[in-house]
Amino acid sequence: MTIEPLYVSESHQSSTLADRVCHEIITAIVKGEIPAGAKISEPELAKTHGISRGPLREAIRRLEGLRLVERKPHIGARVVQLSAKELLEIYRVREALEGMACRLAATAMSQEEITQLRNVLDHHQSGIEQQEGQAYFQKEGDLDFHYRIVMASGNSKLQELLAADLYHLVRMYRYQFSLSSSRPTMALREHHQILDAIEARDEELAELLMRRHISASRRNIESKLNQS
Amino acid sequence: MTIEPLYVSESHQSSTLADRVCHEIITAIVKGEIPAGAKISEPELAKTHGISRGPLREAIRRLEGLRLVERKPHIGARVVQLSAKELLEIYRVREALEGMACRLAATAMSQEEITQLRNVLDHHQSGIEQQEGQAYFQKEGDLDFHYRIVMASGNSKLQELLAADLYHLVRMYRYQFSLSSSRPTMALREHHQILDAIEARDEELAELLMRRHISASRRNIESKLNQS
DNA sequence: GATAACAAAATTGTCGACAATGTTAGCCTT
DNA sequence: AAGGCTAACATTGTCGACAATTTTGTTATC
Repeated sequence: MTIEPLYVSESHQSSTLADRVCHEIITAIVKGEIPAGAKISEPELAKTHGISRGPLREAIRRLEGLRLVERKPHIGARVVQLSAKELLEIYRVREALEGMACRLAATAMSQEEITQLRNVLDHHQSGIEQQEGQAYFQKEGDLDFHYRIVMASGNSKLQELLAADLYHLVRMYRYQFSLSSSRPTMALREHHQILDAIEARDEELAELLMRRHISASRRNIESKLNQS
Repeated sequence: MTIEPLYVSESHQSSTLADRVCHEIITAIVKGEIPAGAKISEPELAKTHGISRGPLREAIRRLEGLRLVERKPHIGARVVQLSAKELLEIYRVREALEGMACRLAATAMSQEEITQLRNVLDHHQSGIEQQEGQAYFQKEGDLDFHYRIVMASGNSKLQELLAADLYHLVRMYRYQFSLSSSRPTMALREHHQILDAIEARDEELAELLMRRHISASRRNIESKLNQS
C-alpha cells in the first residue's frame, strides 16, 4: 500500500487550454525540464504544447504571479534563478506561516485526522528503514507531512499561500539543489513530537516545535551551503 | 509637508496594456468601484479601458493569482466576495508574517531608518491630534507603518507576500467594511513600543509585540463583527 | 582589428474574427 | 399554469495576422 502525497495531482484535464498548459509548465519548471534562468520562448512553448500564443500568454501571467517566472516588458519571461539567499528567505516565511498553521491545527484537527497522520508518519518510518523509499521520503515525504498540517489548520489563506504558492518553489529547490534533509531520522522524530503537541492540544508548544523544526532545517541548509 | 504612504503608487504608465490595465482594475476593485461579488464582463471592461480582450484576459489572470477575482472556466470571473471569516484568517497570516518581518527588522534596520520611521509616527501623531487627518490615518497610516516594517525586514519573499499580494486584500476590506482601527491612539502607542524594541535590537520582543498588536486588532474586529 | 550605425530577423504585444460553451427566452406539452 | 425542450443570443475560449520593439548580423569607418 502506498500513501501518495496529497498535493501531487495528476494530469488535470482542465477544460481550458491555459489552465492545463499552466499546470504542465509548472511541473516542467519544478522538475527542471525547463532549467532555472532559461528564457521562455512563446512561439516555441506554444508549438511544444500544441496551442496558440493566446492561452500560453495567459498561463505565463499566472506563473508570474506564482513567482516561478520573471517577466520584463518587450523582452520576455525567464524561469526564476534560484539563489541560496532566496531559499533561506523562503524558510523564514515557512517558519512563520507553518508555525501559525501548526498552532491552529492544534485546535482544529479531529482525533481521527491525528490518528490518520500518525499512520502517514509510520509509513514514512518504514520508508526510511527499508532505505528503498529514502529518496522518495527525502524529496516528498517531508513536504507531505507539512502539507497535511497546513491543510489541517483550516485557514484557507494559509492553505493558499503555502500549498498553492510557496510549495512549488520549495519543491523546485529540492529537485534542483538535490537538497533533501540529510537528517531524515531526526526530522521524523520531530514530526512525531509536533504531532504529540497537537494531540495534547498544546497550541503554544505545537507552534514552537514546528518553528524549531523548520529553523533547524534552515540552519542545516545554511551550513551546507557555506561549506561548499 | 505630507508623508505619502509608500505603497500608493500613482498611474504606472507601464509599457504594456495588460500591466497598466491590471493596475487600474486592482485600484477599482480595492476602492469598490467594481463592487465585491460583481461579475467581470470581458467585452465591457475591454471597452471601458479602451483595449482589446487579449491583454484584458492576461490582466484577469494576474488578478486571479492575487486572489482579487475568482474564475470559473467558461463562466467568467467575479470579484471576490468579502467574508468576515476570511478577514480574520488574513489577520492570522499577518500576525505570523509581520511578526517574523519585525523580528528580522530588529536586526536589519539601520539607525537612520529607525529615526526616519520615528518621524513618520510623529506625523501620524499630529494627524490624530488635529483630527483632520484621522480618516487618512485610520485607512492608510496604520498600514503605512506596517508596510515600512515589512520593507525593512530585508526579506524579499516576505515583502512580496505581504506588500504585493496581501495588502491589496487588506485595503479592500478596510475601504469596504469601513473597518478602521477604532483605537488609533492605542495603536500608535503600540507602534512606538514596537519601534523601541527594534531600536533596542531585541528580536524576540519585537516579534512578540508585533504579534500582540495584530492579534489585538483581530480581536477588536472580531468583537465588532459579533455585536452587529 | 575594434567600434558605430544601419538593416534584417526574430520576438513580444495587440487586435479582430471565429469556435465552443453557457444563458435566456419563447414555445410546446401536459 | 408549470415544467421541460429548443433555438437564438451572449459570453468565454482560441486562433492567426499585424504592429511595435528588441536582438542580431552586416557593413562602413576610424
